[in-house]
Amino acid sequence: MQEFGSKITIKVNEGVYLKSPDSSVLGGKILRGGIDLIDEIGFEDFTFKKLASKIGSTEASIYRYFESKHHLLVYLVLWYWGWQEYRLILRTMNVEDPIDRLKRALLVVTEEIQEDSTFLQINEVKLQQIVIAESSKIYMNKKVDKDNEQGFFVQYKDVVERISKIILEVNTSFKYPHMLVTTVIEGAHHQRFFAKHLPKLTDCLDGEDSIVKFYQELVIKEITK
Amino acid sequence: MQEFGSKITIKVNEGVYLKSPDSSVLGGKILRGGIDLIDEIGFEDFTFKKLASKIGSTEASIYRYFESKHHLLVYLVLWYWGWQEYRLILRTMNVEDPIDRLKRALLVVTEEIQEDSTFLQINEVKLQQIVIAESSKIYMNKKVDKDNEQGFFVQYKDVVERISKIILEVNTSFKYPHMLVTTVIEGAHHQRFFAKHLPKLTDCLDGEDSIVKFYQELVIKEITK
DNA sequence: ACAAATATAATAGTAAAACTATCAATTAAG
DNA sequence: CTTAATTGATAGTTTTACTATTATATTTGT
Repeated sequence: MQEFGSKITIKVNEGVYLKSPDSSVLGGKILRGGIDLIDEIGFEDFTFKKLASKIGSTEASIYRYFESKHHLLVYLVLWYWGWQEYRLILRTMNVEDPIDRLKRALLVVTEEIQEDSTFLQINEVKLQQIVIAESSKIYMNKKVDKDNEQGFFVQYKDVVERISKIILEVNTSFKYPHMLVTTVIEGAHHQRFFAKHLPKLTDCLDGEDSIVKFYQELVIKEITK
Repeated sequence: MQEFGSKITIKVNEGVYLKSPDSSVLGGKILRGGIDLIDEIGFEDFTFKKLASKIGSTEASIYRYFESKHHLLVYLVLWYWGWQEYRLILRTMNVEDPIDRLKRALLVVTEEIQEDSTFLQINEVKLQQIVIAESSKIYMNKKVDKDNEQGFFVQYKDVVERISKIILEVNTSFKYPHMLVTTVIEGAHHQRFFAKHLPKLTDCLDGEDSIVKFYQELVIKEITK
């Protein structure tokens, strides 16, 4: 995807940020440093004070970009799903066979990100780690309905909708496409986390990527048999 | 299950609590009040100070039972999985046909809890809401490996192992039983949450319990076709 | 090139959260 | 009925999550 690298940017909804971190040097440092620090110490221990000292700025300056650390996390997760939709489009483009399209789409959302290259401010490998470990915190709370109204989850919904449509291409009468897609996406995240920390909750077979294989097979069986 | 109600207690590992909340009136108030309050205001806004004032006690007294609010949540979630294992045993008891056993087991972990009756201190309906909305917070953090060493997740692992074994009864050569079980359990929780707050991420069909149906069908297809 | 606008840094301060410590008053146990 | 354990009342500490103010850079328009 490097050929687009410098020309494409992923847009995140206004309302998530106070001032766009795309627009300045400090904004870029907040994103890069934020990703590094959240990945390193986890979201609970992460504070704007620590981030400020890491990037050589101040708490107050960071607060001009994001209302709270929650908003920064929302920004990062939204960016991730915006990026995933872009990958989804590229990787299913011109693929005619619906089953092939579906398998490719599932690969995009279940595979482990290996290289960080495409976008300047964002280390995609670390960002995926963050999404896996922290993203449920953006909606598993009492502010979810308010945040939803403000469009904080549209990118995620769009990805789910896009894959759901491919599922319906394969099986027009399948009743639970969204349920199946979110089961797969959230499931794949969980399995990657469990494989590292709670291996008894998963089945790690070495060599192949068993997570991708498992979910591809699961979906195909569910909708074609 | 009422017939056992007063005689059975669910045991939670030492190390989760400083003093067992089973052992005293205050302990009971902490559990009951804790469940009510976490369910009401969510885990992020929940504090021992608020709980103390709700149950007419003090912060310091609650800290004698639990090191932190994190430990109280761990206690509740562990209790829940201990209780689920107990339900699993009862509901699959004397059922000979493996597929029937499997379907019953899946029903236990995917159905919505409707009545609160069995255990004195615990409102199981509210507790399930808490497990759905908050339980990922007990392992999705940087302390997970330390907590795992201390046995904070054994009850959950036991439930997963028990259902995995039933899956292997149905299909001896199935390679991913744990992966499938955790996909179903976490998936069912997510779907119930999405149905309430982010309906575009699921498919709510009224009338029947589509979540139970969906996951039962998914598992049977996956391991028998 | 220079004024005006804007962005950032430095500093200070507040309210609440997440504990810890102390000691007196209850309550329970032998 | 004495002693030990439990709870309540109070107070204090550190950290987090902000907000406010002013000074100093840096950009931008002309």
